[in-house]
Amino acid sequence: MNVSISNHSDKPIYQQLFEQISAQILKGELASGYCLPPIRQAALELGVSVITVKKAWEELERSGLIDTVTGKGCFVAEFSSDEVRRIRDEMILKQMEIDTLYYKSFGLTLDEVIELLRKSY
Amino acid sequence: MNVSISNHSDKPIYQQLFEQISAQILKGELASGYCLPPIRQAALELGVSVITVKKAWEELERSGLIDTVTGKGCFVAEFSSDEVRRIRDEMILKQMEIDTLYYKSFGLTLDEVIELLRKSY
Amino acid sequence: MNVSISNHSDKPIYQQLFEQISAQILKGELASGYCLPPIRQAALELGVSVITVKKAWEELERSGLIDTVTGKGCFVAEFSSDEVRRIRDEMILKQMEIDTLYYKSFGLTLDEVIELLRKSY
Amino acid sequence: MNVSISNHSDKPIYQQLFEQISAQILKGELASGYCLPPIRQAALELGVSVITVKKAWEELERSGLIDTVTGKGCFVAEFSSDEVRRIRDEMILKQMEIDTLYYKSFGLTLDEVIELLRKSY
DNA sequence: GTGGTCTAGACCACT
DNA sequence: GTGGTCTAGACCACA
Repeated sequence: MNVSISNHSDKPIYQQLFEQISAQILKGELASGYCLPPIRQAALELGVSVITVKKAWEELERSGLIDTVTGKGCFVAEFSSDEVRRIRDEMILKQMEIDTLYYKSFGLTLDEVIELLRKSY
Repeated sequence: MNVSISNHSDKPIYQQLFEQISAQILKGELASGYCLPPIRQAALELGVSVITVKKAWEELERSGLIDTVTGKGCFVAEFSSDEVRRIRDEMILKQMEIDTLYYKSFGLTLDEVIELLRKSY
Repeated sequence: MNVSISNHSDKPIYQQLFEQISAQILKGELASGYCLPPIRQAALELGVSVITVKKAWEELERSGLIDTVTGKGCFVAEFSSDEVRRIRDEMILKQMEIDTLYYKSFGLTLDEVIELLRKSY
Repeated sequence: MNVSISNHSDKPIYQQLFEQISAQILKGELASGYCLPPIRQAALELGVSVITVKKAWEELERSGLIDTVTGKGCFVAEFSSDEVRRIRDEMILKQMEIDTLYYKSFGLTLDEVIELLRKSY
């Protein structure tokens, strides 16, 4: 598990944690069964509050990406590669809907968006 | 000027106002020299506080989109179509950087992002 | 009489008028006895409100730079070259006191201020 | 942090706060990482409204002098001594441009201004 | 009438 | 407890 947080981002820290870890799980970097570090240890290592880590872990659980076993720890859930792709695409498309709404509000055409994307990707 | 705000959006009201009006200016729907409604009137019509409107107008001024003249009103600034494009692209690229970071975190390539965009735009 | 006003300045318009005209009088560009244009005409030419011009003319009168003769007009006052110099230096020093306070608040020495002045003058 | 505000100044309170604190930061009196008092506490101590303090803090953030972290506090930003000088000179030159315009309007030469400065600094 | 500033108090998200 | 946002109402300078 390897995450980096930024105080300058407009995103809250717990969401940064959630996004980075869920991405790692969906990319296969964190395999099924992998045990996340205890929240207290993670909080210490990241220099954030225990509550903040807790909130991120809860979101992961709610998304079905990890299973929390009281007294034992939090483990990356088991899913097929089909499931992985489905969850991943769902998360990406959800965000992309918001993004395209923003681009469209400026009157941008698809081609203009793609042109700008090529520059900044 | 035609804006709609939502109290349930995750975005603050003043930012919704800012985004919608700046988009209208940059699309040319609000021409140079156009006088925005007085902040008190706008507040009344939108059902929000004067200070909320003020904050949105301030952001517009800071972005160089309007000129605020005490005792007279707030007017859409004068700029060439080149400037319009520059300002517009600047605002969009700023957001796009954040968006692409998100896509990259899932390991998506530029081509994959473009393919998804084509489907959902 | 030749003045230019800016809506973007932080200074109110009436003060811009006052400063520019008083400077012209003290530089001798507007000679003693010169008749300022009627406020309505000045307002029209400058594209500002009559009230605004009135306020500027009042400030000039208060500073002893013009004499207002009801029904006739406003005339640049008579004064010796000694008086001119005294009034001018008074106005300049008054402003300079404020300026130096600002520079000093940043811990600048006299030499540093002079160095920056040389660059920007 | 040690500031004094005046209700009778021509400058708005939030700007007085901004100027004094930014000067202290740029003089090194407030070191990098220093945590400014919470806006509510500062408001109480200074006898002004929370929103007034907020506005001053916002300007500091916009100038890159502090980092605001939701839920944690506002901290003096990290910068090298070179950066300090650059930001400081930038702020001062901005004001100096206005000052010199005033001096020039009276026909003063650079040497005359410097001479007056030497006397009154 | 217009914008500029300010107050006092409130609710929410984040840590 | 911290900052982020918002309200409702007020006074002032400016045009």
